[in-house]
Amino acid sequence: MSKKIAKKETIVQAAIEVFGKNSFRDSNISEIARRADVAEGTIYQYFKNKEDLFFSIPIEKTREFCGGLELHLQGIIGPFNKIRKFIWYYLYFFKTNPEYGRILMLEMRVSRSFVKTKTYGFLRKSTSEILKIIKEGQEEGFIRGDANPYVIRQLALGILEHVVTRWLLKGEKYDLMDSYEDISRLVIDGIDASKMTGRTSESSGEGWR
Amino acid sequence: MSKKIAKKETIVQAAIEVFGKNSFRDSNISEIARRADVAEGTIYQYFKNKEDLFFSIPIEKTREFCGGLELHLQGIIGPFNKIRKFIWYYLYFFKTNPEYGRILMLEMRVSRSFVKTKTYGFLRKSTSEILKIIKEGQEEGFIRGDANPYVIRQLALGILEHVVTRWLLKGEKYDLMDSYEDISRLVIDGIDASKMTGRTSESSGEGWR
Amino acid sequence: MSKKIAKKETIVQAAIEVFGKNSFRDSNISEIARRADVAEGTIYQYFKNKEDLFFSIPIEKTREFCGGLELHLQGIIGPFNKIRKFIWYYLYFFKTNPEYGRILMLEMRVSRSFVKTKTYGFLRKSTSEILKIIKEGQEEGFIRGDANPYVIRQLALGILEHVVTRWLLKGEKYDLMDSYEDISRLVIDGIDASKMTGRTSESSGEGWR
Amino acid sequence: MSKKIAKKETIVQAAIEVFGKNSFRDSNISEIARRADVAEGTIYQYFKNKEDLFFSIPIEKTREFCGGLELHLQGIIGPFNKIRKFIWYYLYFFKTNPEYGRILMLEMRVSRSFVKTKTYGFLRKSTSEILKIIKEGQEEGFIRGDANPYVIRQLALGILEHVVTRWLLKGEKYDLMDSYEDISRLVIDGIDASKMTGRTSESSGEGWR
DNA sequence: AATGAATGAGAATTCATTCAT
DNA sequence: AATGAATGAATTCTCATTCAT
Repeated sequence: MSKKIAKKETIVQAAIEVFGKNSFRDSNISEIARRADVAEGTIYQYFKNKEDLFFSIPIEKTREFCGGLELHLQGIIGPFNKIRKFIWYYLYFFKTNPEYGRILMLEMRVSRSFVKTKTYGFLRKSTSEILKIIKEGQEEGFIRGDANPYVIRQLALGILEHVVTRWLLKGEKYDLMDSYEDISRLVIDGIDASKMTGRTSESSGEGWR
Repeated sequence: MSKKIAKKETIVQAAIEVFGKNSFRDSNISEIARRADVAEGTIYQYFKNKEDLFFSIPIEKTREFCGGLELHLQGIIGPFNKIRKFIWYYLYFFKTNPEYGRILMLEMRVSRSFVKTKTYGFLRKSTSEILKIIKEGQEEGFIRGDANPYVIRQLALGILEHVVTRWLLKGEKYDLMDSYEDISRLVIDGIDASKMTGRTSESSGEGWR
Repeated sequence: MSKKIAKKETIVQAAIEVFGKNSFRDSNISEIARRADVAEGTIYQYFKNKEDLFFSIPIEKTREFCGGLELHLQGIIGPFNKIRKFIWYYLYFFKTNPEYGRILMLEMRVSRSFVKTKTYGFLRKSTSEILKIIKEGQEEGFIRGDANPYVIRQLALGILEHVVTRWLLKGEKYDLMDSYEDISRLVIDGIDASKMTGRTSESSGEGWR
Repeated sequence: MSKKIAKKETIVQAAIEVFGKNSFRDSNISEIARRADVAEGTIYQYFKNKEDLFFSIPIEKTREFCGGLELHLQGIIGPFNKIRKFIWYYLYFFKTNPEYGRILMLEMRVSRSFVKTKTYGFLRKSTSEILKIIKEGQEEGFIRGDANPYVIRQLALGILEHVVTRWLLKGEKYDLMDSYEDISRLVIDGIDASKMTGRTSESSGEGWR
């Protein structure tokens, strides 16, 4: 039973490597099979077709992401520290999984068919952790309560997606972690209840839209 | 003669529509031919192959871009006004040419083979107008003279590419022109000779690049 | 009128160059048109189609061959000298027209459709000169009268075709004229009435078959 | 396993039939597939492309040739008998494989690209049997030792290629085996140690080579 | 469950030939 | 008579998917 799951994971891992290197169309099942060290037909035992395999990648990886995040958040106290950790972990995850980054950011998010899949909804839900942190922060009075927590999440994730996408488009030539400090400051400045006065739209990073 | 040029443009226009909708590989010559209302073979009278047609899109569109820009800059006095106009026109151009935007920003800029083509060099040269404006501004003392004009151009174009790419990735759901004011302020604040004191690299958002 | 003939000849000349370089299928009308400095459509004013142009090459060249041969035979007395001259001229003609050689020997003679054309018959008739020489020689008693003059012609032409074909297949790396002496001796020994006694099949060149 | 080999052979056999009828360019994969009773795609499971299939014909056939030769040479004693048998078998092989003859003699030997292939080298090596016979004959004193065995092989094979090519160009209208006696005599006379005196290069037909 | 041989639809490209100018 | 743009049939090759073993 666990053997079956292991084989499925092997195939997905091979798929990540191959789809991360080329576009969906330029990737082929035969190479994935070769890398996974299974026969081509075997892939069709586990996945309905090429697209099914492709869209199952985020499901596997999101599981991995959530698992790692939980571990990294353990023992951390205070919403700002948690948010910093979240940002750090997000960047770290894509730094160490650039193929998946390319698949998710450059392929799926542009593809029209992706938005229609269940995977898309699943992905949204997977970021509930940060929502929980924000809500707690608001309850404890650290995070400004006049902002919709969903909008805050969107802001934070928007910036992160942005930075990762840019890094990938630029060929991963610089260190993705370099952005960590700037993003953290930007996000926390934007939600810190104690800094609520005197802010103008100018410094809010709107230009980055 | 002009008929031939007209037909070539028809084909390129059809190619923009098709390549803008799908990726290079997913687009097919037969659909381009159908849209251009010519036989498949006709395309090969004007273009060496599929890639040649693909890479000739920026050449045609850049010509269009430069022509329009020239018209829009006429009668405008002062480097800052000119730069504002340039930014406005850049956004306007991609707002009205989103398919081309997708081709240029999401396909070509990611493709390794594109960097090797002549088209890539041609594209770089096409932005000489803004360079001229910057140099004039520096000579007249409006733009800070301690900065390399090429770096300034790169900064401005970097932000613009950024914003357009983001807009496209987000599915063109908001108005691209909304960013106009923010970008203009950001760019002009960064190069205004009269604001030279007190700025630090931290607040200039360099961390994003 | 003569202008029209001149243009037709120009096209045929270009066709020889092109068909001589590549096979029938690998040669294309557009290159022939380019070489002849006419439009592609023009070729179809003079020839029904590609095959028609191809098969008209021997007609033109045979005319040239016959004209040259006549000139070279003038003033020569005696059947052996005439035959020697014929052999010399045959070799000389293909040495100076290797593209045509390739067309005739390596393309047409192998093609099944060629045998059915009128050109094939025309070619056979074009060698009537040598037949005339043989018959005269027999009447004058120089050439052995017990042999069928048609067979003699076939023998001589067979050897010549053979030698030229071999030379072409070997890439024209040696001088075709080197064979002249050997062929002449072989042919004339074979038909000389004064050498009729003591011949055996062994020395008659059967081995060359 | 043996099934796979069988199918490959079926395809090669179909390829021989088709390539033997038309030139490389005029032959098409679809006809080969039809004759082999497989789908077009299947051919590409066994061969990289059309050219690969084409050039693999001599490899298969040479194997067949060598196998048959070995069988026919068994039990024969003395170099002259062996050489006679080799000549007989060579003619017999092409008599019974005229399509292959046309492919090898009329297509490949003329093609420049063929000389560069590995197949060409393989073909050369496949005639090592006759070389062995010659060397043995020289050691035993039957074959004149003053001649380079490689040159002797080249002479023999040159004549054989010659005769087969001629037969094919003439449309296989006579029996190829008719040449057997003449060639045997010619070759053996040329290398017989006991006939070493009195021979001149003139009578050896060297002029033809 | 696993295999991998077989399939065949699909796509790019070439080029002889036509025909309106 | 000459042109050359337009055509579209034909051909090679790829690869996701199936299915008998």
